[in-house]
Amino acid sequence: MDKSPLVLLDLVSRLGNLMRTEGRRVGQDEQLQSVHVEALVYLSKANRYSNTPQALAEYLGVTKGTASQSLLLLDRRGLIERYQDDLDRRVVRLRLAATGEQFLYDAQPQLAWQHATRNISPNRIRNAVSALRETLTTFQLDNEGTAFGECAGCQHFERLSARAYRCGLMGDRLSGPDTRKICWLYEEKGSGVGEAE
Amino acid sequence: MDKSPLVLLDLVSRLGNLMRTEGRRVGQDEQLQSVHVEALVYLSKANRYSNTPQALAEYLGVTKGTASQSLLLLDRRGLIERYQDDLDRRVVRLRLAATGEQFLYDAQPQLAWQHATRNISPNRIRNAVSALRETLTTFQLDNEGTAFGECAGCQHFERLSARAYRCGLMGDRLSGPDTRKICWLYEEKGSGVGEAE
DNA sequence: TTAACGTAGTATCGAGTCGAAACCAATATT
DNA sequence: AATATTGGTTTCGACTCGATACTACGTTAA
Repeated sequence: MDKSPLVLLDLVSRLGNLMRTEGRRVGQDEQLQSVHVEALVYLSKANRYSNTPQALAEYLGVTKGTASQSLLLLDRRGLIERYQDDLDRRVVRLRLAATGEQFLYDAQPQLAWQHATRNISPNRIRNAVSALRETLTTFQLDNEGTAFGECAGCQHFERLSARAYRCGLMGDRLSGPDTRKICWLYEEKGSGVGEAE
Repeated sequence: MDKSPLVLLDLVSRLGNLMRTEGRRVGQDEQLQSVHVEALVYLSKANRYSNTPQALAEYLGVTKGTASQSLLLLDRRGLIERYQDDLDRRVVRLRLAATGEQFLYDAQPQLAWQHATRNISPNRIRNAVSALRETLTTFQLDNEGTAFGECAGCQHFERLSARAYRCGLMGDRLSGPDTRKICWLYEEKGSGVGEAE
């Protein structure tokens, strides 16, 4: 029996823990915990469908109650803004406040990681990314989790012309930068989920 | 600029979070949090030099105070045993109690991960392991962290004969199984740290 | 058009994490 | 013998986190 999957698990867990510690470290000037930093990073990358408490909770793997708590704190600290969606007034939309943008710019939460990977060739990194991505997708499928991903690779993505795109699920036009943010409605092309015939 | 390192970071963080959630899930019958499960898994793998609160704290990336708290709880629940080292009476040694062994056996904390990686070829896994291991080592060097590792690959490891081994740092004889547990005194062969001449 | 149900988010509670700092006891250093 | 240093514990306060209950808005079906 090959036990290298378990070794991989160990590495992922340890690196995950270290990154959590690192998150705490970079946030300590602003009195933030790592989960707050992760939330800010998420909001800086989330597309227009995914900037809600719900999506954030899914992403972080916590309950909506917990996410609500963290958002409350980030709001108190002035790092994010919350506003109501005008189509569905139950929905709360989130956005980084200027202070939040500034914080991410100053604190550079990913710097330590970039340092730590500096000697690894792009090729090896891409291989690792591909293996971990597949692990993540499989895990999500096993557990009814939400996948998150960018438009490229999503089965709802439609290219209208050279520079015009569209989300087939929501029916909206998308700009180029839009398509490179992450989305919680993402569904892997050819994964079979939700495909009618 | 290549941003795949950041994608890798994202994957590691998300998988780390998911594994934390998974840890909470498998522990809920016994009222354990994920960090407790991680501690038990660690103790099941730690060698004779590494079964102390200190080493555990290093491994989990928390302060010794925090680790002490978690160990108190595990002790109350009867999952571990604590006893004094008779050479240095400040040192507390830890060991899984029978209940703890049984818990790991029943709960199978790694099962979900093994499932999630089932379709990934051993070769791709080994590649990912190597990339992440290097990341971890580099990160540790950057931050004066402790590396942890098995005898094979450690610069203190000495092979006396076909089946007899020895740790050059501690001066002890080691059995075969001993050499396959993880050790916080581990130092990468040829990393240069601590080599006098 | 209501009534029943579902969904997005908030509030509250209790157990536990977590870092910081103070503390204690045993060992090292001088 | 006096003084550090080290391994662990204790205490404190802010926060996480799941569970549960709750509010408000939307959707569905009678």
